[in-house]
Amino acid sequence: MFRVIFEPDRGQRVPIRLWARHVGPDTIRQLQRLASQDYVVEFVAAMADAHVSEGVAVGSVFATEHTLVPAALGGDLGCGMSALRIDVDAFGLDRRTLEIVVSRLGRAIPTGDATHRGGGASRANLPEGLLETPLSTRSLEHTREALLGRHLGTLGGGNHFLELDRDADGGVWLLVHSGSRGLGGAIASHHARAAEERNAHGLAGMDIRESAGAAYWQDLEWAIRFARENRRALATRALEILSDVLHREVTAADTIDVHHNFVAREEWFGRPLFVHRKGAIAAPRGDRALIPGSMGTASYVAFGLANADSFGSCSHGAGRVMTRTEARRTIRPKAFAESMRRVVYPDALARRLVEEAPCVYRDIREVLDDQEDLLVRTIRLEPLAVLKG
DNA sequence: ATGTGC
Repeated sequence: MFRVIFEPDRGQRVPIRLWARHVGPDTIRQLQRLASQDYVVEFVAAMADAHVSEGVAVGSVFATEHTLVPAALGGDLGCGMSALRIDVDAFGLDRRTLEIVVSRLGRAIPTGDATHRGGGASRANLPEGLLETPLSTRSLEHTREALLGRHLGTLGGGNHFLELDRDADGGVWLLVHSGSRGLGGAIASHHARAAEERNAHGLAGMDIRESAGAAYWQDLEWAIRFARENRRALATRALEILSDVLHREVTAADTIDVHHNFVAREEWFGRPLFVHRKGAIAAPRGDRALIPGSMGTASYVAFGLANADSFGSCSHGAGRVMTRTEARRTIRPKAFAESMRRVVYPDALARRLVEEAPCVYRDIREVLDDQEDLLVRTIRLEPLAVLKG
């Protein structure tokens, strides 16, 4: 359930609904700033994993009638998660096999800044139409021409990852967290600049009925599509490697894919709205949602409840509780290894991986408890092996 | 998040 903050004397126009039990003062300030913009309607919702970010807090959901807000989405347009139920039995995956899989994935899939050294997909097998759909400027089309082949099929850095998980029945799942890479970033920054030029204040909006707003919508839709194709390319590559290691063709029986950095046209309270979600997912009724924990703790498949209280949204993950700097300073290598003892990961990267240690995230069960009115958990996924970006 | 950016 949520609690409400509404202080109109501080300029707030709509109430803030908070699903998180712990929220820092700087996160509240960001939510209040958002709730003071003239384009927001109904309310601003902060999901159970809300935390401070650049401009707008991660975990923010808000809606407008005809305004798009580039600065409210961040750079990684269309970032999200895929989960593929694959036809592999967890009992057949011993630790040694998982180590081979992780090492092969690490060599085959460009992670972090490896994109700069030449990347993922070859030009020949780009998905249909991805290069042909127009973008709003020649400059962006040039950037796409140069980067598309390089960026498709690359993982990226930070909290992006590939993971193998098992469910309670011994079924194995492939999880992918990635987005629209540098190309999405180029689109995002182009429109953030355009919005600022037209409107001096911080969280500048663009009207969809004007050309600049319509251009952003067109490019945003493309970036979101590209991000999904990128996750698909990563998953395809991972399945090829699994097939190779297991000496048989591994296929996906079932795929879930959710964005958590996007704008969607949806109808709420009897009117069409542009729902902005930054680090939040849509949880439509009966449809499956996907909520990762951390690389050492469980992730969950859930059913959305389409609760109008949050514009039918829920949290996109567990939410950080510790900064990367803090993690590097305070987490001892031994404690890190202990918290990851059940999961296979590239040992050589342990020093860098502490930034993503299980203890830098909130307990996913608590985060799910905080939003029981938004979703129903159905499948618990235990991590077996992880490759971080 | 980011071929990070003045």
